[in-house]
Amino acid sequence: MDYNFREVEKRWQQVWREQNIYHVTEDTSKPKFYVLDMFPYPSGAGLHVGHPLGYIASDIYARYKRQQGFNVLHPMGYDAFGLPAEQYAIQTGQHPAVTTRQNIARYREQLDKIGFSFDWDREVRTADPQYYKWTQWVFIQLFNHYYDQELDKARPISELVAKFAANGTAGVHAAETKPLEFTAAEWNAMSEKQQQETLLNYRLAYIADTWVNWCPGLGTVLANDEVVNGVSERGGFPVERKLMKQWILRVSAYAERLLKGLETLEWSDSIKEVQRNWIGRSEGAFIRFPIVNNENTLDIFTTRPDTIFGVSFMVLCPEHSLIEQLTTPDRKEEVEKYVTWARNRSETDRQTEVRKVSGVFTGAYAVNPFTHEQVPIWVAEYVLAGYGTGGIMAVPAHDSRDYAFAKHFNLPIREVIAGGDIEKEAFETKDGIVVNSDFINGMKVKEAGKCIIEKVKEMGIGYGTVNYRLRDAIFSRQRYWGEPFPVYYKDGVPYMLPEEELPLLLPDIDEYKPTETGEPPLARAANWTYQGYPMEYSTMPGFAGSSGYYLRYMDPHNDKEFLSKEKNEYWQDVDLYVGGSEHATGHLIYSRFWNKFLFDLGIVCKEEPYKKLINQGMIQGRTNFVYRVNGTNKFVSLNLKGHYEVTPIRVDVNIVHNDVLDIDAFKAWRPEYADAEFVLEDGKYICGWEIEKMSKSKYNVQNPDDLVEKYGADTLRLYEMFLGPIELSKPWDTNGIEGVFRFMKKLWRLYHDSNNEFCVTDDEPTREEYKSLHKAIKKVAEDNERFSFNTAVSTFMIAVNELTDQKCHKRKIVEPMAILIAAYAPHVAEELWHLLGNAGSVVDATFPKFDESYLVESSAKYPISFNGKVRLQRVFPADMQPKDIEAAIMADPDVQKYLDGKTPKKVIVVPKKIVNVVC
RNA sequence: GCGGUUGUGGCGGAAUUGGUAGACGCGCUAGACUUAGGAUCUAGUUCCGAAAGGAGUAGGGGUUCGAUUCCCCUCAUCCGCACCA
Repeated sequence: MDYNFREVEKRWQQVWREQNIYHVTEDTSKPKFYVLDMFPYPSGAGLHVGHPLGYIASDIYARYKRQQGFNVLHPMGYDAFGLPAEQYAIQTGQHPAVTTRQNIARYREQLDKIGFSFDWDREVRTADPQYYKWTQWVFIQLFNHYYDQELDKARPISELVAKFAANGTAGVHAAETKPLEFTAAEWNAMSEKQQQETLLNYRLAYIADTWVNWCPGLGTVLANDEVVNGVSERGGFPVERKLMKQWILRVSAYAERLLKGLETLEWSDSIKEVQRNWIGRSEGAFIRFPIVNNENTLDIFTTRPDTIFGVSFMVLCPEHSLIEQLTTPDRKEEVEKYVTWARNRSETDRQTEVRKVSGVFTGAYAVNPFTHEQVPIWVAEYVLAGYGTGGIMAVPAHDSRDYAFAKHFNLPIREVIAGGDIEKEAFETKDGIVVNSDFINGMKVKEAGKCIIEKVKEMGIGYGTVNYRLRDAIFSRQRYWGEPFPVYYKDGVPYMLPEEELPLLLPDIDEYKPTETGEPPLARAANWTYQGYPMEYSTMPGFAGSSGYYLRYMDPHNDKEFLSKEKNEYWQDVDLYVGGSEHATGHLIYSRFWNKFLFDLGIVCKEEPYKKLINQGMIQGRTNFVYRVNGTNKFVSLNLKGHYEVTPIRVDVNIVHNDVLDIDAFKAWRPEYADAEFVLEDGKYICGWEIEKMSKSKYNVQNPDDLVEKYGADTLRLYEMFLGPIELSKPWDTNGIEGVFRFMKKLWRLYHDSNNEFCVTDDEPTREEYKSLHKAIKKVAEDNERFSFNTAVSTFMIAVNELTDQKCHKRKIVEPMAILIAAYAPHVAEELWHLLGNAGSVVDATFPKFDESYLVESSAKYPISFNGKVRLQRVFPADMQPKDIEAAIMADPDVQKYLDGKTPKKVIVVPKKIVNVVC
């Protein structure tokens, strides 16, 4: 074997490690560039070929930027807290820290084999106390701040306390859980406990009773983005709704800034759109409806104030606090039954029966402030507690949900926008003319809406407002393996531990389950108190540790502060962030929120954390199938299966080559196939195939370790890039890797003779050889800039093919080629660099300069088309002017023949491309 | 239902601002060297056709001298959201 990748890769990986070659420090003489991967959760299964895809891409880009003279920060770490390790702990009693450490060691081993340029001195692990100290610290800051809507930023809660003491709530515009009003005198008269409880209404981290997604299977609550199709994202357990006291982050205070900030980011449109939808901004009106024989008002949010004359009933969500006092005695039993039923329904049931109409009449009536008409108040599941006020005005004529409800319960449907057929369906269009609506008749929808908002303001019963779908994030998890809250309770209200007490270490406990009384696992810890006061039993969710990790990489060993000012000012923000799009509504929102908050505090200098985002696609598996004839142990080849009744069976991809089954391996694979019989075609057994998710149970998993062992890390890196555009999902096809491997061998042979001796001459390269080189430099630079790594790999192949044809082994070509390929295949590039007698590492080499003069052609070939159809080709000097080309072509006898004496209408000359003669 | 992505040979894909569609790789065919080949090398490989030639980038229409590329409609695909008032 001439290209001994095992030896080459092992040698250089060792040198890199020993010389700590990828370590970076702040260097003000160079511009900085920050390339970040989403750090992995180290699962027990290890990596499959899909995981490194993004890491390889970011590594290539990081190396490329370094070659361009940037000081590149390229760190890696682990998102180490999480459910799987804890579930494992519950089953085995093994401390999650132990399993996590083992998994991390395995990940590290696998990552090291691929030759990444990570600066491991900066590694962070979210489960390390030195790291989570700062997660706890940020939480304390969130607790100690509120959101000032006039300054549009977070401010210390002490400022709010001063305002309350001076003027009460007058003049305060703060993000709040529910609207409160009190005077300075009332505030000052409050007890400490009352004041603390009041402040929770404003703090950016607060504790409150809230309806949560409770997952009994995991014994914890989950955030909205952790619930997928009504079941938990991790483990797939059913989720119910439950009213619980929880820590919550006031993410909603930042809704507008999170939305606006998207415009400044170089992210894909699709992921920005997902975030826009998740934030869900809608403009409308808040309106108070009086209630008959009741002091309270029924408050609603609507995006269609223009339809207020069409209101024929009101609806409350089953969780609404007014239900109890509104319900008339005769309706009480029925309402209670409905409310209990609706509140206890699981998320899955709710979602699968979305279109099923249900509801109950409370017996109470509200008054339409414009028509003075009394309209019935209903309770129905289709109104959600978490959005707006939890109550709506129903306009069945112009809202399909209200329409379905009205039809079902036979409630009146009144048309107020002309143009639809309300006998058939709701007319929801937002442009139309208002009818049956008193003073807004004849107006357009938009205009009428504005008019109603003005009017309700005048009447003192409402105002125009903006509502967001984005909810505050529930921040408690009733689990063990997470950051403990630095919180203790005095008189039932929460207080923060002094910052000097951080990190608050996760205590050891005997079992990782909830207590018998249903308390979270931390309740098992001995002396879980602070100065005799009980401490919080919940821990923080997964996104706590991952929300600010990119900042900690800038200054990972600082134990005095979260992040020093100078380090942050040097590294600023992430220039390129690479990771999966599945984090669009979780991590990527929370992280932006976290960063904006720290920006408000002056701790970070950039408002947005991730300037450019690349979402790598998934690598799917390619599953192979064999076809067993039903009721027999006989297997029939793909193209003959039509003649039999067969059952497709998945077969291990490792015993199939180019869809041809290795029959002996198959017989040995499972005892039941030992005496299998086969119906072959052309003497071979051809397997069928399908593209599926890569998973163990489908026998289609490709392990990167095996591939590195068989082909080497450089080949794996090149092939993963070669598969296709980084952002697209694409199937893994192991056969294709042979092509890249062939290329590597060819590259090696280009500079080694038949005795495997390095042979490179100092001869001056020919013009043609320079041309091959500079073509490659130009193309690879362009491809790198636009993250088109697959085409860059093709470019290498073309260049090596051309140079092989020219039998070129000249130093002046080999050396730049080695630098060019160093970002993609660092080991072989390093080897070449040293064989050429260079000192240091190819890592510090400068990306070769491209010289245009080698690409200038002396002549250009022009296809000549007549009415768009190419008929002739002519060659002209490359610098010939279009006008002269036109004249030369018109004088050409063959062209004259085509024109047959006629004068062309138009002649279009596209320099160096084409000449189009329009007849 | 709403929003977004993608659609090119047997397969993965290329064509960067509209300019000779199918680069590069896999697979396949033939040949060379070989005891052998899942090694290496050479040639061929979009489809129809013996050829000349014709058709062709999911389908239909449009703009243009010229469209894979721009615009409109339809279909398929994958993803996200989903009673958000």
